[in-house]
Amino acid sequence: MSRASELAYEQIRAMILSGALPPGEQIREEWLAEQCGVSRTPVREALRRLESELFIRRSERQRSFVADWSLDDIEDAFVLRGLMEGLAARRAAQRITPAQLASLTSENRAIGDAVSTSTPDVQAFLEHNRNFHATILEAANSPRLTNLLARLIEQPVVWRTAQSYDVADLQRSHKDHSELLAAFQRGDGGWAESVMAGHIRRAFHTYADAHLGKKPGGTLT
Amino acid sequence: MSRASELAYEQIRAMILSGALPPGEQIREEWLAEQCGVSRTPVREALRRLESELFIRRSERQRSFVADWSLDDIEDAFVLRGLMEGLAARRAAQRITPAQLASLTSENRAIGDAVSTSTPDVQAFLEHNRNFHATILEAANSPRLTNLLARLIEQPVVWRTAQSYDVADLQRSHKDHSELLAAFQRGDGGWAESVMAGHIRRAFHTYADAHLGKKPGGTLT
DNA sequence: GAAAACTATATTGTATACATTGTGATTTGG
DNA sequence: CCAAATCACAATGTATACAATATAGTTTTC
Repeated sequence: MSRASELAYEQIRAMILSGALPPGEQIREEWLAEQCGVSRTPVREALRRLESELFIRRSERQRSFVADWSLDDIEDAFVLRGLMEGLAARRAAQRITPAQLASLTSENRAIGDAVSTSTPDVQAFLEHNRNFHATILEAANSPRLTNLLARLIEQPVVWRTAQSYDVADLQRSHKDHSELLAAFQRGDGGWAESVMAGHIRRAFHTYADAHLGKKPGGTLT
Repeated sequence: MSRASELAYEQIRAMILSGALPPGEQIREEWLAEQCGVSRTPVREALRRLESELFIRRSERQRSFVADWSLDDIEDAFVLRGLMEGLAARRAAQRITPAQLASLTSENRAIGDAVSTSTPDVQAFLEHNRNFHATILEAANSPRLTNLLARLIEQPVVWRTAQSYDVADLQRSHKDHSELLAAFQRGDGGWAESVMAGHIRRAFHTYADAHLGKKPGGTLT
């Protein structure tokens, strides 16, 4: 993408993620164009992309709305993500290069540093967590898998999940990553897949608990 | 989508599927616009969509090319499709309605009719096969799954697979469908998932054999 | 003669004007 | 007063002109 359409994409996406554009809100191309300081052409391009990524939904009559997700929708997304990241982990265990393994180790150390205090650095956690998963995807070496996962891992709900993590969640996440590393070091695809599937499934329950207002400690032990 | 952009999408896609635009070929927006009888604006929209569906690839310098798939790429696509259709079958077994079950039964009977002669009706097979799988996806009731699968099941390679089926392949496919129906009738998600996974995996080997010029009978027994 | 820079051309990116279509309000007929 | 039709308005869809950028061919310089 080039300058204006990429800018429009980033800005609209940020508005949705930040909640400035609430779920269900109708959005007009011209208004977005003014907000982004570009014409409708690149805005339309950005909207189509966001629509394909399920950030935006269009009515039968071609009106655009910010997507609104039910808890069932959210569980669907997590189930699919678990399947695909599990597959990615299995493939990665069989193909990972020493350099990629070193990179994973380094990112996981940074994650450990970010969560080992009583006041964890959530921003740093998010950053290194993203790198960690991206490296696994790279090691899996499947362009199609990357393409499909990109439509799941950056969606609003998934993004907000990390915001509801508490210290115990973050540390548990770090432990999962360490176990994944062990599986990679041994080239054990089945192990890696199981750990990853559980990792994602736990993330769903963390999100669901946070959103139902109850947060039983037992779920995370 | 509206008139012109939908038209452009269909036509360009047809050109790729038919081979009129061979893999690796560079395509220019203006040329496509002339071919489709519309302006560049809807053509660009269609190109972005085809790019997201991996029919088209863009170079770092923004040139568009018809996608060229290696055998490894193709196997990736089949593996992912197997995973996702397997998940769809599992969910469908647990949620299918009597009306959907009746529809599946009817479609499968039509498939049986199409392949039970020595000169099978491949067009009818394709039509009812598509309906069969679409109904399963509908029964699975996961918009996200539908969304992601749509990016896999209509791609050039997958489409061409059916073209390489012989009578035995078609009849084997019919038997798989019958077994799926049995699993659905019993609400056995695990069974449905296994059958579907094998069904898709076999399709890959059929395609791979046809494209390597060798076609060992043992693969299909 | 080779390499680098520059110019001409081809292609894509963006803005804007216009066409089409959906939406809602108002009016008119019953 | 209700319903249906019609008109005005608002939003999206398309075409075209123009801008920015890449590509290739030529020239220039060492």
